[in-house]
Amino acid sequence: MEVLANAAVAEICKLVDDNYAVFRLEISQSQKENGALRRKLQLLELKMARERAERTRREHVLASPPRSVNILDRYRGLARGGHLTGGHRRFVKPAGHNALRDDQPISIDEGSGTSTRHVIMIESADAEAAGPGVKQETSEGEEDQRHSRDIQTGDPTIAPAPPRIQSSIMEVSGMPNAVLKSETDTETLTVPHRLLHTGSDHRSDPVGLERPGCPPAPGSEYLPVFHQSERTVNSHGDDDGDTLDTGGDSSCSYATEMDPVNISLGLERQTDLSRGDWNQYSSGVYSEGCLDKKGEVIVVDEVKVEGNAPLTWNAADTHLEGHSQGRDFLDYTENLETTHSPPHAFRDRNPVSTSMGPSDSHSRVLFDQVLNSNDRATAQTQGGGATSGNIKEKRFLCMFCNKGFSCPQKVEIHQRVHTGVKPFSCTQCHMRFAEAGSLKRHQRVHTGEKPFSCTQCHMCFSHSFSLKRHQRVHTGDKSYSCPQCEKSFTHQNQLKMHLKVHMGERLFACTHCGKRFSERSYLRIHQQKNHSTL
DNA sequence: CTGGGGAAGGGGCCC
DNA sequence: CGGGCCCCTTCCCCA
Repeated sequence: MEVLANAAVAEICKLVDDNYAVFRLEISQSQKENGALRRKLQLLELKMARERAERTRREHVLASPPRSVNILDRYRGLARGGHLTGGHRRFVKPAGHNALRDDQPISIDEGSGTSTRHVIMIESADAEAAGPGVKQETSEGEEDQRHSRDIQTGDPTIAPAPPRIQSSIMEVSGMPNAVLKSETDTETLTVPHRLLHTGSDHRSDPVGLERPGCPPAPGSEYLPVFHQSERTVNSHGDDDGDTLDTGGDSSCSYATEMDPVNISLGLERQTDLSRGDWNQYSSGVYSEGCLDKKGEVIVVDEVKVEGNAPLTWNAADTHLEGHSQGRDFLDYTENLETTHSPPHAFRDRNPVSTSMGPSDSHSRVLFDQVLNSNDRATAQTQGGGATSGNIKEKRFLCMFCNKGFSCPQKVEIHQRVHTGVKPFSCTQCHMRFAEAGSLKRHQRVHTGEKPFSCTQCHMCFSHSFSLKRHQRVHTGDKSYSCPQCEKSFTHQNQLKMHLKVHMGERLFACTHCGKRFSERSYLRIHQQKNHSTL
């Protein structure tokens, strides 16, 4: 028995080594590509910012403030190749995809509720004609994290929750902006969302070990999500025939995919990932499956090697609470010299979104300034200088349904609809909620608090809308009329139920006698009365 | 007993 | 964070 066990362990270790070696090479290759493009982007951003400032100055001189093309759009347009005009960037909305919503309860660390906001930011105007562009993203906490993490010590106590954002090449490889060489303005910066898929593949079983605590379901849910993303991208890219798909071109950049890699390693940074920029793909999907599963995964030991030092697996229950697992590992891989071409992973470099906003703090500031100026310009354009208020652009897109929101926080919350992330849990029951307000409202169930009282009767309600709805009883408001008869109802659902009468819908069949009912409650009552003794 | 209607409870989601 | 709406479910009443 012992011999068999040892043999099994040895085999597992071998699998781990083999798979990891391949995986490492793939990562390395992609990271190198990423690094090169990121440097180009940084340079590009700075250049664009300068140009923007220059243009702004010129415009002020000419006393002709832009109206139709705002600064940001010019900035973006330039970033795509210097074109200032063009069609709207159009996100072709994919078919409604809600694969992640399967109503299965999702347990997730509440910390995920504070996950960073990563959303696809819609292009508010032109620049589409400039060819494949960059969908900007925001990554809150990016700078903090980037600058605060101690990548040398690997102190696991550092930065327990900061989001994992794109790694800074400068930090790791010691390559400052000065090394930036590219002057290519039209460089297309893309994110291979497929990486996420790849990551999930690896994560699901990076070393040939299924983690019992991390059931495949969450992982399997990734696929449709990213396929959807691919569709989105492809559709988008087809707008002008200038697809963003770089195909086999290695000139792809991806700023945040290192976290997928991180995940793919089955690392326990899942929790952090859920708070990190991995969140841009899904605030919690990627993390939820593993959040509670610490210790059930094989994690790679700390990797902060600047050279070709061998990586070692630590199959023991290594808890790398610090920063080392994700970025540092990849930072390390960036430094790996390899010509290995990933045979399968990262092959789909569909650019969906990037964190190719400013990738360093300086550029970030510039970027934010541009965004702010954009908002102001928009407000001025639309409101004649009035406060922006409800005319905010909905630039921030849900990556699942492309719905637009005015700020990344809202997208993050909205995306919980798709991810099923429910960071807010009731302390008195099992209920979990995606929104703090829902939890607060729910807790009235436990406290019995009913702050909404009817002024015309003694009834009180815990639900504000319940009161409003109830008051229709007093007002006699029956806004919901049946189109097929004279009946009207105070509640929409009443009408809906009533319509079933007309439609003859009897969807609920008794399993005992076969009798059918239009309502489940009718069926239940019927069964209680007639078949309760069965 | 059956079936329809009235109304409340409560979660999801968006503004 | 609160307000508001939608939806489903459940309970009750009554013809």
